[in-house]
Amino acid sequence: MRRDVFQAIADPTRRAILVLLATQAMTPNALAEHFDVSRQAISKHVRILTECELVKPEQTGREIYYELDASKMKQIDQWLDQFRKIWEDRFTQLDKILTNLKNKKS
Amino acid sequence: MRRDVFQAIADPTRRAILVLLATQAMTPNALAEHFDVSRQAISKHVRILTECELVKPEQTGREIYYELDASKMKQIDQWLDQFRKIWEDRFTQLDKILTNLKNKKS
DNA sequence: TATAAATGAAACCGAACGGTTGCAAATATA
DNA sequence: TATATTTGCAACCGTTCGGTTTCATTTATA
Repeated sequence: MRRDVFQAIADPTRRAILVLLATQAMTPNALAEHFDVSRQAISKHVRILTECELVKPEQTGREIYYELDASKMKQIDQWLDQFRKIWEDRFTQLDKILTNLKNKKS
Repeated sequence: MRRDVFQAIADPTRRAILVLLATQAMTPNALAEHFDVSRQAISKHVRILTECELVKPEQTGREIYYELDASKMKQIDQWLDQFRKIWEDRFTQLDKILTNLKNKKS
């Protein structure tokens, strides 16, 4: 167990599932049609996504529609925050170089 | 092999390494002091981070300083983009509910 | 009510993961 | 030059991962 969001999005199939669910809620069966692995394999992925609350089940009769809970993905966004400053600095650094180059030219 | 950024940040130790390198470049030895696993284990993590270009080696003598290449982390940020709209919509949706509630009250 | 459909859970399997220990290579230092 | 330091690599090991197949359960339908 011990599932977290970072581990959840590590798998490409799970990332694809999340993208699919971004447009509309879907049942495991409907999801499985988009992949060439078994329905049960998809079910296991969905289970992992549910465990870390990236996805929420909505039962209607015998069907279960899974819908995205994008808010949990903010956790990743927050983690990225501490690096965002750095890669923005890279831009300003590049900007500086370009400015220098320009000054040299003129 | 087949290493990508998402898999790289899935491991908590590797995420911690990235955070450490965000402040300053470090050697594997220096990095290892911050964890209670062997130097070789850290070396393996650093290798993975290097493979997907999240980190860049800078050799000086027999020491190798690894420095963060935060720009590669933009890849994660870009992937998050497609969900950012959704979790922002959640906010406006909540806003709508609150407005309705307010209107009912008055 | 008998049958079909949708789903989850369990058992199993090979591959990958994260860790260890041991060793070799390169560089600094006595 | 002999020795110590820094590092990476290889072999090995137990666990986890992603997949499969099989089966049980619940709900809809003929």
